[in-house]
Amino acid sequence: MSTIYEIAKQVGVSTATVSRALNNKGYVKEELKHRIWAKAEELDYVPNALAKSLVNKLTQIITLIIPDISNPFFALVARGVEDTAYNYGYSLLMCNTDGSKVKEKKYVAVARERQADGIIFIGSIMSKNYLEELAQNKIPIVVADRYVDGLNVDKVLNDNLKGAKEAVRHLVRLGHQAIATIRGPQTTQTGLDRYIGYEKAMKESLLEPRQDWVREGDFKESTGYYETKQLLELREPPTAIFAANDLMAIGALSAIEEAGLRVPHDIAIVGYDDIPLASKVRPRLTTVAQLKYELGQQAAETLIWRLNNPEQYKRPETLVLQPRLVIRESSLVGSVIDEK
Amino acid sequence: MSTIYEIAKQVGVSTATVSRALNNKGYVKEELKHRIWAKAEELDYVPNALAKSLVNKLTQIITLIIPDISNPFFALVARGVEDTAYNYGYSLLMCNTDGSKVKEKKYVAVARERQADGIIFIGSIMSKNYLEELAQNKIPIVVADRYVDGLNVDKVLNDNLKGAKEAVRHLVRLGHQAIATIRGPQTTQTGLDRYIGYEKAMKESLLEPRQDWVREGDFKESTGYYETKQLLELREPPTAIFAANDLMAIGALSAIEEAGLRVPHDIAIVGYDDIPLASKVRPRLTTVAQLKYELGQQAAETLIWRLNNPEQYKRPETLVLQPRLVIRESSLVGSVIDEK
DNA sequence: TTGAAAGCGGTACCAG
DNA sequence: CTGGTACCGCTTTCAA
Repeated sequence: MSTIYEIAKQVGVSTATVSRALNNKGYVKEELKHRIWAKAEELDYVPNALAKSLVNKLTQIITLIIPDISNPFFALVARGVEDTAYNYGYSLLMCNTDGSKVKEKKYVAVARERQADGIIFIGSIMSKNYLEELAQNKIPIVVADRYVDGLNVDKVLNDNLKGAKEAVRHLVRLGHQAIATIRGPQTTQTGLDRYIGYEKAMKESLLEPRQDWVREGDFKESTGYYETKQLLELREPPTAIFAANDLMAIGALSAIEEAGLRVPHDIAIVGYDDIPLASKVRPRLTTVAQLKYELGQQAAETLIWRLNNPEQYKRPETLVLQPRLVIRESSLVGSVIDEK
Repeated sequence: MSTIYEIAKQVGVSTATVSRALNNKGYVKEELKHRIWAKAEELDYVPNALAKSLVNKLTQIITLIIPDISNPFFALVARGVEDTAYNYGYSLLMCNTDGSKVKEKKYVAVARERQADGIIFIGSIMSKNYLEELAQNKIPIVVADRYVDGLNVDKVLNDNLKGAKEAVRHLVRLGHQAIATIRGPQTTQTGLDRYIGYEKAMKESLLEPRQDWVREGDFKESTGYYETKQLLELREPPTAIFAANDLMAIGALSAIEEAGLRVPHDIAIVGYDDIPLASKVRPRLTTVAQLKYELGQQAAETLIWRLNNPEQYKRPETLVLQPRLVIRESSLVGSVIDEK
């Protein structure tokens, strides 16, 4: 592995000059510059980023901490982050936590040891204090896709409340009044927001959500199936169901089919997330699409911007991405509408 | 950011002693050790991995170069790599190339500049010379999921030939004789191997594959659909189709359904890959499952092993993972068999 | 324009 | 057991 020193020796100049020539920085006589470049080429010189970083205090490394890259949602986010990072000359350190706080903390430590310039964090440690302390004193961080009340840290979010509202309004526009929901765990911010969105949309349409139309889910397909069965057995079953995610919506589809009813003729279904499967099932699922790639992209942009503007930190950035309703067959009789 | 020097000063010892204490290496009086540890804690000392690496010549970084993390196949591979890396104390640098040779080369350069200890490579630059030169003189590399004839580099592969054979043999066992295939592009090793597997299995069963039962595909669903239509219009349509991947198999499913025929009663279908969708479509798809997570895991294990045994490089490792036939409804009338 | 030299944060060898 | 010090590869004053 040849070094700047080796080049200096062979060309007969100092390392200082070689450094300047190689980085095209400061004064070096044109002719000498070319000789240095040629020698670097000849020796297959590869600059040592570690040594550079040690003096610059900058590694151009971003650490991405996510629950699980094999989840398509995070994979797309990651792709958005990486593409953006790459465009700005940053490299990405990937960390999968499975939502374990222990691993999250370990990876934060790794990021700090490796002198990463910053962290993009999608985690479960959502203590306001921990995150603010990190951002202010340890390492720049942008929180993505996770809402924490009053959190004073750069963040990029999806507007789940808005998305849920859109979904329900869509059903209302189709004439539905008896709209049930299979909500997510109310211990998660996502579950909570989507439920509040449902409630608000109902109220604004002067529809009182009946208690037995609000079912407790856990984001799993089997639960969507089971809860829908329950809904169908009610004396007054709903004519539409808003499920807090696509998997539960797909479970609902099976339950309805099994009961000999038809979607959307007898019951309309709307999901959330727009996972790949949503456009594959029959009937195709109407759902709320999140900007996943863009989430990653914006998180990276925000972080990199922050790295160049650390001084303005008093006012952290908050970016809220708007979801998009994708109308397909599960809510619309007849024609297939799919903007995808 | 406190340093070893800061600790040394405050405790009143030399940096050498602090270093030894912190790494629990060499002799340091117990009591002193504890004082040093306490001070490190107090100062929120974080070791600088860059400085360490600069002297050790080891970064404990693995660079993963893949086409696209948002493709579920690679996402699982990546997860396997990361988990293993993590267990051994390595960090993962993630690089998405989209199969672009230019990006592949750029990322190899990045890996070298950042002094990554090694590379796990799933790429399209498959020149034997390039890879061997890299592995021998520049940076340890293990090639994953890509076959190159006679390549003298550590590698981990999926046995596509074997998988395709299994698929066809399975159809033969069910009594099929008229077995068509929609193969992948014969310019890709994967497409080639799976086709050869088909051919071999046919020949070993003394079935001559008729030329019009061999269709040219490109791994896309729409192509599977289209080519199946063609197959159905033959004077002697096949009674079974082996598609070189699941997407094409799913396209085939639609075409058959549309033609008013039933799977598997009229025509049996077998795919390849076992993508998540395979178990969701109706009828559920019989397919050949690849060990994706394990592929990543083994690639990482191999690389890390190699880093500790560079001297034995004359004989590179080759690991071939065995695919597994997952029998579902699309090939089996009646009972639902799904080992998943 | 160029070079000498001081560091960046640690490690490790050699003395003591 | 502990300290002095050279060095890892590169950047950046400061002088010349």
